[in-house]
Amino acid sequence: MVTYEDIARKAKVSIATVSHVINNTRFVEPKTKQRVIDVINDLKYKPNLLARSLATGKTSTIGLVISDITNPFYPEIVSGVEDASREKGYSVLLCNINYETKKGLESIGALISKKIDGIIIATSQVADPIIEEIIEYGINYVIVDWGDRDINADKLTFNFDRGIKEAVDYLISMGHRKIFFISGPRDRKSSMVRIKSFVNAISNHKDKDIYYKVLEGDHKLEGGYTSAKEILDEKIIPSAVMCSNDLTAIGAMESFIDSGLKVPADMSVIGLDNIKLTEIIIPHLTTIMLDRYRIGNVLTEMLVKRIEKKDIPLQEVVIDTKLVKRNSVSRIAGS
Amino acid sequence: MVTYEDIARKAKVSIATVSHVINNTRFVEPKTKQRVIDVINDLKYKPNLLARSLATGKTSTIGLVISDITNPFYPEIVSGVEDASREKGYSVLLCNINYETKKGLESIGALISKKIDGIIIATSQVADPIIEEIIEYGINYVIVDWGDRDINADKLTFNFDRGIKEAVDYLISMGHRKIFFISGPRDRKSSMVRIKSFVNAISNHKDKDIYYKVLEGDHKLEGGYTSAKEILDEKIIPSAVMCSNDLTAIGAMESFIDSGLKVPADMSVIGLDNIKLTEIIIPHLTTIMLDRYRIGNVLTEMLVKRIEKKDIPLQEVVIDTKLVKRNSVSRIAGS
DNA sequence: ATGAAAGCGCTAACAC
DNA sequence: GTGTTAGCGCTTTCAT
Repeated sequence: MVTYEDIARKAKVSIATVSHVINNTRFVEPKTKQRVIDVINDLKYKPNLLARSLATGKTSTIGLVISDITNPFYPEIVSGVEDASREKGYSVLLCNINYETKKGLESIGALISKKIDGIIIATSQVADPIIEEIIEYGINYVIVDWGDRDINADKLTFNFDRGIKEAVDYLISMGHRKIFFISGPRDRKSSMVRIKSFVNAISNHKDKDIYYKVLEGDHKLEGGYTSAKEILDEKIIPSAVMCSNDLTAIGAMESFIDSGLKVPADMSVIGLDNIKLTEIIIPHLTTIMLDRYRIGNVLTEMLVKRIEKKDIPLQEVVIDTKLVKRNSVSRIAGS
Repeated sequence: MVTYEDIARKAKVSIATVSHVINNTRFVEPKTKQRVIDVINDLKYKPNLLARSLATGKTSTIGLVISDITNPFYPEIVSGVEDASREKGYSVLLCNINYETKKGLESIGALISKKIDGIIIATSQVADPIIEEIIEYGINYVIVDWGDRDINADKLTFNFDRGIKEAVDYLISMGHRKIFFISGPRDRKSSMVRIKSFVNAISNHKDKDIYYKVLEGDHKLEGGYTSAKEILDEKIIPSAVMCSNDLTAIGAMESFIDSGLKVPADMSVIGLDNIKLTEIIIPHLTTIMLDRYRIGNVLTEMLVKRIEKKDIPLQEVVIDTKLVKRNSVSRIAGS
């Protein structure tokens, strides 16, 4: 391994000078500078960032904590974080905590010990102990607030109202009057937020005699599937079903199809998230877009700002949602 | 930040002793040891891995180079690598190089500078300069060999023969006699390997008068879609189509459906990879499984072995493939 | 315009 | 059984 010492010796300058030409941190006689640069190239020198970090207290590395990279929701976030990080000169240490607090705590511990400059918490559920740990060590962090916490930190939140309203308005404009909603687990505030947006959006149409109902799913395929079955057992069967996320919507769609219904002819379905899958399955799912690549980007930018200028005020970015029309909604005959 | 010095002072021992109780690296009087441990807990000491790494030359971090986390092929590999790494005490630095050699070279450079202990190269195409860079710096690495390189390194390879043979045999047993294959880009050896397996498998059935043909796709949805269209324009239309990967198969399925065929009633389709999507789309795709979580696991284990016992002989693990029967293949009437 | 040297937090050889 | 100290490769203050 070649070090400053090697360079210094060969270029006949001091170690300090080597450091300064590498970092451009004080004036160096052009001739000397060139000599040093030549030697550096000659020796194919690669800086030892460990040593640099130890000396400066900066690692140019951020930790990204997610629940499960295997969940189609996350890859694009990761991609957004990765790209933005690279651009800003940071690397990213990935932590899949898989919904396990213990694993999460360990991972966070490892991140802290590795002296990362900051952490992005993009999991859907982070146990409080994890946050406390981070705060206790005074690590810079940004967090995705799914509507379920009231934390005093740089955060990214969502405006579900807009997308959900667009979806409801769209269904109603297509003649739908019986609209059900399959939510996520009711014990999560993040689910409640979306339910509220749905109910609100419906209540804008009091004049139209809308019939609606909210069922509880689990934000997975299975929950969508079984909730859809339940829907078909209701006395009043809706003509459209909105879902709290795409996986639920896809599960519901499968269920309807298995029950012999045609989507969208007999039953319209709308999802939320706009995961890639929605463009692949047939029919292509109409859904509410959450721009996850952008989420990754924004999170990274917020974090980097926090890292590089400690004392800026608390940041909050709200990400808008909007309806993406595809093929899973049909017009009610005669409307 | 609390350091050995703080602990040493408070526990009234030397920093060497602190180090030794932390690392269990020489005998320490139980009483003294306990005192040190107490102080450590008291102060909520967290080791500074930067300093440790600088001193030991080991970072317990590995780099994972992939093409694109957004490609449904990769998340499970990442997950496998992550889990195995955590278990072995390593963290993983993720590098999405997005098929760009330049980006890849930069990322590798960053990894080297960060003094990672080893690199897993799991991209489908790595430009040679990247490999050369790694070799030049003497970094430990393992690589996925898609059949397109003849490299002298720890590597993971695949036995496509087995899965593809199972698929062909299965189709033939279901009465299919006209079977087409949509390959990946023909200029990639990795595509040719699979074509060869297909042709081989077919040639085991010389007695049965099989008609087959190989078309070129691009390993993406689009290629599958257009190739399928071309197939329907052929003079002799097959009853089954095998594809070089799942995305191609799904594209082909969509294409057939758009053309008014029923899958599998009118056309059977088999994919390869077994990405999650295959269980979600309707019909569920019969496919050849590549166990990607396991791939991630195995890669990590190989790398860690290499890191921890430098001078073991070259390792090669071959991953088997096998047919997973789902709903996209039907029996030919009267067979 | 450049050099010498202390120090970042830790490990490990050497000494007692 | 424990302490002292010289590094690991870099940054940065203080001199000159």
